[in-house]
Formats: sequence, structure tokens, C-alpha cells
Amino acid sequence: MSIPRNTKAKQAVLHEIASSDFALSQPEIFERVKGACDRVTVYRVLERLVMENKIHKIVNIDGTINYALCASCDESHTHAHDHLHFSCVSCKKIECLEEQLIHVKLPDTYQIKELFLTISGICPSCQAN
Amino acid sequence: MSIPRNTKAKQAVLHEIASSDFALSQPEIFERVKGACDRVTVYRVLERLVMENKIHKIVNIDGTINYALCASCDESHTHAHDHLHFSCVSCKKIECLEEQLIHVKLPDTYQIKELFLTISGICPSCQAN
DNA sequence: TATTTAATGCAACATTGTTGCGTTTTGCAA
DNA sequence: TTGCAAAACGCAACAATGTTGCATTAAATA
Repeated sequence: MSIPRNTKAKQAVLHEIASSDFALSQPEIFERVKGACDRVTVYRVLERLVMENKIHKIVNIDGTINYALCASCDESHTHAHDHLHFSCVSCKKIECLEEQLIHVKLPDTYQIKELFLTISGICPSCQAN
Repeated sequence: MSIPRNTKAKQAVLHEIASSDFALSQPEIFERVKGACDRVTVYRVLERLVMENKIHKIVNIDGTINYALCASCDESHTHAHDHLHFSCVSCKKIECLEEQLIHVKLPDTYQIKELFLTISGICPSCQAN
């Protein structure tokens, strides 16, 4: 395996993800780091950050892919993808509700690797508006 | 609202979805109805079938969108999207596990519309091979 | 069988993601 | 501090997926 490097592009991408209170898509991230690096580099940086367990990948209810920091995970262990994502149909933002854990019992014939629970609806801030 | 028509393209698309034992993507559906209609028509037919509650849209763990019949739903009521999808990381197939219902309690500040629970792993038939 | 309009086909475009390759930059060690 | 290996980058080109406009075709019904 290769030794990861701390580049300007990586710092910029990670900074945008870290300073957002909801999950960001690749286009949103590229928009926010504007000028810092190429579009292709954003893809490659995101892929690497996922591999390094620095961020995680969330699929929205419409199939768009978003990236967010995972507060409960660090680099020493793999992600525990057993928490919940709330996807607002109004503002399209995705947020992690890490305190809500999911437990599902399946027949032994199924080998479970990861759980992805996404709930769509209206988030508190959209309800207020 | 407009009155839906039962066209050749619609029949062909619906037939492929109905005769598959796992959820199909748009490219897979287009491949199977080959010649019956245009690529664009498949998109439009799928959109209409979802609107008419004939099929439902499932987002795979990798963000790809798949379509399947919903056995527990008919045209008289909207879908109850509170069941589980199993997404096999080996064969990439998605299946609905309708008997497994999900119940999640969120704060009242969240307005829940739909639940999407997808579990990834190895399905029984892939485990056998 | 004539009429209305839903649905289609085609072309053109937009977005999103991928690959190859030559160049730049990072981290490390001499 | 400088030189080196390879990780990471930019750019160009491509591939896949999804969208839109518009003229034409074909369902349903009267």
C-alpha cells in the first residue's frame, strides 16, 4: 500500500467537508474549493479520504452521493455504518443522526456488511420556514 | 392531470421489471427491451410508472438507481416504503425483503416521509457459489 | 373512423464520473 | 539542504447517464 500525502487539494477538500453541517456532493465540494484544484482531483481526493476513513460516503434518496465527516470514527478503525441519515426533501441536505443506532435481524443466510438507513422528510429548519 | 395510456413501450418495460427476481437499473431495462423503444422513452416510462405507483425506485449502496415491482402496494394507495432492501456486494443485485418492517422513532421536529433501509452484504445464492 | 393529446423518436445537450499520460510536489533520507 | 522515488496533480479526451425541445406517431374515446 502507498503512503498518503497531505496535499493542498486534500486539505482544501477536507476543510470544506469539515466546516459544513451537512453532507456535501462532489459538485458542491468542487464549487467551494474553486481554484484550489482540478475537478478530477476532487474525485481522487474524495476516493482517498474514504479509503483512509477520514470521511464517509452517503447516498441520498435520489441517488446523489454526498460526503461527510464521521464524528464517531477515527483512523484506527473502520466505520460503523449502523447509524441513520436524514435526507430533507425540501433543502436536499443530508445529516447524520449518529445517536440513532439500528439493529436488524436477518436470516443467517445473509451476510451483513453495512447498514444504510436513510429517512426522507422535512428537517426541523425547513419546517420553521 | 393527464390520463395514462397503455403503450407498447410501457408494457415492455413493465414486463421486464415484473419478470425479474431482482431490481433492474435503467441500462439493464433498456438492454432487455432492446428495439422495443428508444433510450429516452425508457426514462420517461420509468418516471410515469413510479408516478402511477406501479413500480418503485430503489437506490443501491453505490448510488445506482434500480426499479422493482412492489408486491405489497397497489394503485389505490401510495407505497409504504418502510421495508428493507438487501444489496449484494458480490452479484450487485437488489432484492426487497418486504416482511422485514422498520420502525424508527425520531424527535417530533423531524417530519418523516419515507424510510430507505438498505443493507449490503453477501446474499444467500452468492454465498453458496 | 375521426379527433384529441399522450407518448414516442431523434437530435442535441448537460452532468457526472473515468482513464491515460506527462509534469509537479511531497516526504524522506542522504 | 538537497536529491530522489513515487504520490498526487492538471489536462485532455472519453464514457456513461440523464434531460430537453420539437415534430411525428399512436392510443383511447366518442
